[in-house]
Formats: sequence, C-alpha cells, structure tokens
Amino acid sequence: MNDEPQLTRIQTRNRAAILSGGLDAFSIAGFRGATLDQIAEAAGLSKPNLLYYFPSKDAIYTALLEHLLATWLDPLHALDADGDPVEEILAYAQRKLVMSRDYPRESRLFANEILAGAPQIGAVLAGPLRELVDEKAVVMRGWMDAGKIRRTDPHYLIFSIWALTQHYADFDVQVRAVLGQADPFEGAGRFIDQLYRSLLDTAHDDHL
Amino acid sequence: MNDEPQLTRIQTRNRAAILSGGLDAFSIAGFRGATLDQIAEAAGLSKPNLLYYFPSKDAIYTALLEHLLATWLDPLHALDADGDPVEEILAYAQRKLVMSRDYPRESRLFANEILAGAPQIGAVLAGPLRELVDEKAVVMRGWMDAGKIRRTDPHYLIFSIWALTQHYADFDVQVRAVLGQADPFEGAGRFIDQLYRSLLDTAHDDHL
DNA sequence: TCTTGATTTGACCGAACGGTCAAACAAACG
DNA sequence: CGTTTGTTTGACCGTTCGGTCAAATCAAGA
Repeated sequence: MNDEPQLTRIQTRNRAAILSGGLDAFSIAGFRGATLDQIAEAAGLSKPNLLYYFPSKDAIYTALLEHLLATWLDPLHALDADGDPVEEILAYAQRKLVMSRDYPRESRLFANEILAGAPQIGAVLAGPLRELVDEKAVVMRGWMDAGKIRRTDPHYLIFSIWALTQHYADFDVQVRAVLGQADPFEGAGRFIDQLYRSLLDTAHDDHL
Repeated sequence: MNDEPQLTRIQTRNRAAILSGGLDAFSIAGFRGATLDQIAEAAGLSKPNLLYYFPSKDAIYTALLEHLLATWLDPLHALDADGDPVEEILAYAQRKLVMSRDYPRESRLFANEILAGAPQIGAVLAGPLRELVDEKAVVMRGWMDAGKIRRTDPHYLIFSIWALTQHYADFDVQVRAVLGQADPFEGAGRFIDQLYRSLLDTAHDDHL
C-alpha cells in the first residue's frame, strides 16, 4: 500500500533538497538542458550522493512531474457545479493565478515539458486531463443552457484561463521587464476578474 | 550598410537550412538542450560543414533570435491610434493568433528563451519592447478617456493578448490532446473575438 | 583546360555529460 | 563499547558535447 514505508530524517531532508534543486534546474533549462551537477550543487550534495537517493536524472524528473500532476488539476477539480456560475469560474481563475504566483517553478517545469512535446506526460494530457476538462465543460454548458452565464465555448474558456494565469509564471521575466519593478499579480488578478465578468455576466446586455 | 554583401546560392541555401534546423531543435529543447548534431542532421549537413557557415552554436541561436525579434513586434506596431478602437485591438489579437498558427516554432523559441530567464534578449524586453508597449498603452488609455472602449489596464490587456494567442503555439500539444484531432485556431479566433468584444464594447452596459 | 576559391568531411580534441564503484565515514542501537 | 546499517565521496568509465583542422572535393571563371 505505502510506496515509501520508512524514511529517515536524512532521507527526507535530502530527497526534498534534490527535488527542489531539480525543480530549479529543470524549470529553467528543461530536462535536456539541466545537468546533474547543477542539481547536485543546488541541493548541496555531491553528484554520487545525489544518485544514492535517486537512481537517475530521469527518476528525479519523473518524480517532479508526478508530484506536480497530483496537485496541478486541483483548482479545476474544485469547480463546483452547484455554486454560483460566475463566481465559480472567477474563483477558478484566481486559484490558478495564485498557483502561478506561489509555484512559478512548477508552472515553468510544466511549460518546458509541453514545449518539448510532452514526452513524459502526453498520456496524462490525452487521458485524465481531457476527461476532467470535458466533464467541467459539460457543467459550464449547463450553466449556459440555464442562462446563468453568457454562451461561449467552454473548452476555449478553460484554455484562456490556463493561458492568462500561467503566463504570469512562465513569462515572469518579460512581464516584469515591461512593467518595471512592481508585483504583477495584483493587477493581473483585477484584470482577469474584469475580463471574465464582462464575458460571462448576462446582466449587462440581455435583460436590460 | 549591407551586412551580407554577396551570398552564393549554396550559402543562401545552406544558411537557410541551418537556421530552419536550428529553429526545430532550439524551439523544442531550448538553447542548452539542443545539440549541434541535431541541427546538422535536421539541416542535412555534417557538423563541421555546419560550423563552416556559422562560427558557433551561439551564433545560430543569436541569428534566430535576431530574425525573430525583427518581426515579432510588427503586429503591435501596426496598432493604429486613428483606427476604430475595438476593431484595432481585435485585429491585433487576430494577427498575433495567425502568427502562432503560421510560426509556432518561432513562438516556442521565444517561450524557451523567456523560460530560461531571457539571457539573450533581456535587454530588448526592458528596452524597445517596454517602450513600444508603453506607447501603445498611451494610445489605449486615450481611447478609454474618450469613452470609445471600456476602461481597463492597457498593460494587462496587452499581456492577455500575448498569453491567449501564444498559448496555441506554445501549448499546442496540450490543446490538441484535450480537444482531439481538430484544428484549434478557428475556435480560438472566435473565442478571442467574443472575449475582447465583451470586455471593450461600451454599447452593452454604459449608455443604455 | 587549368587554376583558384568555395565547400565538404573524417579524424580528432578537451571538456562536460550521466552514471558506477569501492572505500571511507557517520549514525543508531544493542 | 562494538557492530551494523545508512550515508558520503574521490576516482573513474564510456559517451556526448561544442569545436578544430588538414586534407579532399567541388564549382566556376580565365
């Protein structure tokens, strides 16, 4: 049942350090561009010691992707069919934006994997991810049929939320270069709110 | 004046093949992840022959980025302060989307460079790009002051267009995995149109 | 035709790569 | 304390990396 039966303190500490170092390296340079020496230095370990805890570079990368995927879809999962439609979608977008703010390395790791053609997680995209998206698309279509939000394509709506929120993690360097020093996430949150409210709210144009 | 005074047919053909092969390799794996052997094979040349036309891996990468930057900002440049505000912004978004459809490798090359921290084009982002964005933000603010489009933050509006359009090039694999086989760009164009029309149009809620 | 310059390549270089291994070292526990 | 298990590392291996070079080949004009 339990994959990791007993871990010593040292194992827990060093495995975490390796995963953090690997996240640093892979999220910047991708799988092929990152090196074990970089990861070892970031983790504060020697390269052979690193390979004492993980059998290969691949294993570190796979562990990171698995851990990522385990939480990456939570915000969409939490979209509640019984909640207020506009507020549910807005809250989903805000959750995704918070993830971009708090876990930018994870977002960039994901982006690098997709850019490389999703060699590791391609099956997840075409399987569980697609099913989840389709399920939530049905929910949204129900809201549209009920006249609670304006009619639009639910799949592209979800894509737009992914794009808008992950942009602030993946293209952080560009955003900050254009905006100057300020923290972009507050303004981004406000804009995204306004954008989807004006798209989804039926109060504005329908029965006035 | 002219950087490349005379190029033989062979030089023209082989330089183009190398740049295309480099674009393939760098856009998938990033600068560090791509190898000269990959580029040489994609270009149909031997590695030493490749280095006869370009002095180094860096030179290929730099040439690609320079060529990219020369055209990357054209769609935003074309945003006309004297045109119809809503249609200008919509047309800009559509131009960017067409670039994602027709030049996905260039978009992914750019994405990889930014993800890596923009080591080569950081100065361009903080310089010419920022100035261009600020200039167009002033134009948009003028439109808002004149009541021609709804008031919002011009910088985040531009970011949102970048995010929404480049997403379909950079995350193409993911989009196609979720949608199935279909071509995503037609639907994306429709959605983006609807999205920005509902955000920007003042006809709906203001003076009704 | 011959010659000259442009092009191509096999062989090679030192460095960096992912990974191995035996030996040294530290921690826990009786 | 000694022993046993867990941990760390220096030295090393084969491969791949970016890049070099002299020699071979090709193209084109006199």
